[in-house]
Amino acid sequence: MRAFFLPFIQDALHKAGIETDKEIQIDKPNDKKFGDFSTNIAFLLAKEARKNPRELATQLIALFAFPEGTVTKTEVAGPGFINFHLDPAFFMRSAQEVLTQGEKFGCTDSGKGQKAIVEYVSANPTGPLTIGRGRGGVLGDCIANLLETQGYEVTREYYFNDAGRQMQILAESVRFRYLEKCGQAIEFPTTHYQGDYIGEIAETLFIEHGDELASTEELAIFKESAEAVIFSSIRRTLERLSITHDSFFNEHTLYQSREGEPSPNRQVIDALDAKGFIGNYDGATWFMTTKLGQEKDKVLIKSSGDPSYRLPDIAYHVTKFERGFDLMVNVFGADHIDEYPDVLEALKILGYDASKVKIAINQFVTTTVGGQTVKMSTRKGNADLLDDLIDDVGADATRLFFIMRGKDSHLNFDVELAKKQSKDNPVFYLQYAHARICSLMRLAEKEVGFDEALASGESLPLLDSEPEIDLASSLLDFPDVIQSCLRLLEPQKMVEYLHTVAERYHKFYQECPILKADENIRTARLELSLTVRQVLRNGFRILGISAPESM
RNA sequence: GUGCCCGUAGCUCAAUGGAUAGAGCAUCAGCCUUCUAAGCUGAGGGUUACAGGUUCGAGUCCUGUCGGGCAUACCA
Repeated sequence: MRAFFLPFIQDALHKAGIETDKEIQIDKPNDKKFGDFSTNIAFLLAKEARKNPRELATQLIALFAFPEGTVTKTEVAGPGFINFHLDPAFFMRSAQEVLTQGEKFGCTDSGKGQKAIVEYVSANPTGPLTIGRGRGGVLGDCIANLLETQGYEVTREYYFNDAGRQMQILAESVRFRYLEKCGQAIEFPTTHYQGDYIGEIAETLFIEHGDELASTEELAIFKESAEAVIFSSIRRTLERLSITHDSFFNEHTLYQSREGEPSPNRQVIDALDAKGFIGNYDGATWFMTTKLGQEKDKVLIKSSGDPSYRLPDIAYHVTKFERGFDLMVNVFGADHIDEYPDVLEALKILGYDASKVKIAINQFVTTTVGGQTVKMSTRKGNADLLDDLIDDVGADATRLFFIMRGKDSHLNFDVELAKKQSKDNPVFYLQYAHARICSLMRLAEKEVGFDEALASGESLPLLDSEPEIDLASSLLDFPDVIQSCLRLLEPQKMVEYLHTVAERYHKFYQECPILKADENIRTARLELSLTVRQVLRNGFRILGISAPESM
């Protein structure tokens, strides 16, 4: 609907001789007496037009040239708002679009021809996925879905490292547990991975090999089997949540030179050096961030000769630019918050357009069981597992709860609420609306021979009651909501929006008889129901939750 | 100490610098001989942590204070 107003507003500004590159805001007032839509351009442009806002607004409303049957009234209100009142029939005619466009409703081609990469999860294979990781995973998946609706060619990538120090510790952890199985008395180090899964991997090795590995100092087999088991467990968990990746990028490849070229890591060092941002002291190689006003330089290559994580991080992002992505979204948890400014600074120094990189940081998750808060912790054996949560509340609830709060807010995951089968539980509330429509359609086909495949939406303009207009009006917001989610990298807006749609449908259903109405109205109300179902489906698809036909 | 996030109804959370700060839960009062009551309607509930500032207008932006979280490694 916002797209409808823009050209008319621009046209009026043009006639008034006002040129501006300021963004034109079109709002939905929360009070109906202020119309269906409003704009504040008179405030924004008053200064350059050398008029007071009310005066400018009055001038502008005389210049709007809306077609017949769309805007019925335009008025100046308060200190200078311009309010638009729409013809109810216009909502209904517009709602036909939803049926015509079907699953394309809400899509645009604004990202067509552009390549986007969304990086998410990116957990190293040192243990099963924790609940905290799940939030970022769902967030990333939804952002990727959103980008796809705009025509971007999206790559979903998982960045991992199976070669570093943590993997070494993992291998040693498995070996210690294995030696225990072999009957040796081991004092298991507190620095190592405590989780039960270590013992299970060791058990498998013991069953397969007996104690023949006990004498070897070689860690490779412990590492490889641990990695294989853990990675497949991670992927299985993600699959349960419909989180997928197109590409798994191994950090280790950044250490390797190929075709006579230095390794990507080396190239980053050399390029930064050429720009004068590399220092060598204390036996290490430093990224001289002090030159950028930071308090300390950052180590890129440790005195041991190994790169610190920052160097491959930078090199990794360079590969994203080299691979030709126009938009790069990184999703990670708040514990990595210190990591990205250095990466962005380095990219800028190397001459890349860092504004193409967007960061979505999600805050942590706590779970509440019976009113008791349990804080999640990582790198300890007691971290709560994502798999257990999915077992407990199901995939749909897990996904929806992860994104129904703003990513910047700490998430309080109420496990008991997620299991509840009533309107208190937002998952059920949304899905019930969909199932209710499906049930209605089955009945309509049986009792009055309604064929939904033939529904064109042509009868919709017959509807004019308040619940019907409100419903149609909210359906038309869907494309705007997608844009808003993308601008903020925040799928939460979609959850709230769908809740409103479901709420208005339930109200309509309560107040307007459908199958009992006269034939014309009946058809129109069935068509409206189909329209709602389409929007719910399109929204569910972005959020990655299922659309049950009956409950 | 420093950096980032958060502080809004009893609880969980909304509100691209816009008009009287909104939902849901919980509480209270109503609606099923009628298409799914897994639903709907209504009521009460607020000094937006605190103090200043910026402007036509501040929950939102700036400064400071208080409280909570995360990070402050030659770990990732």
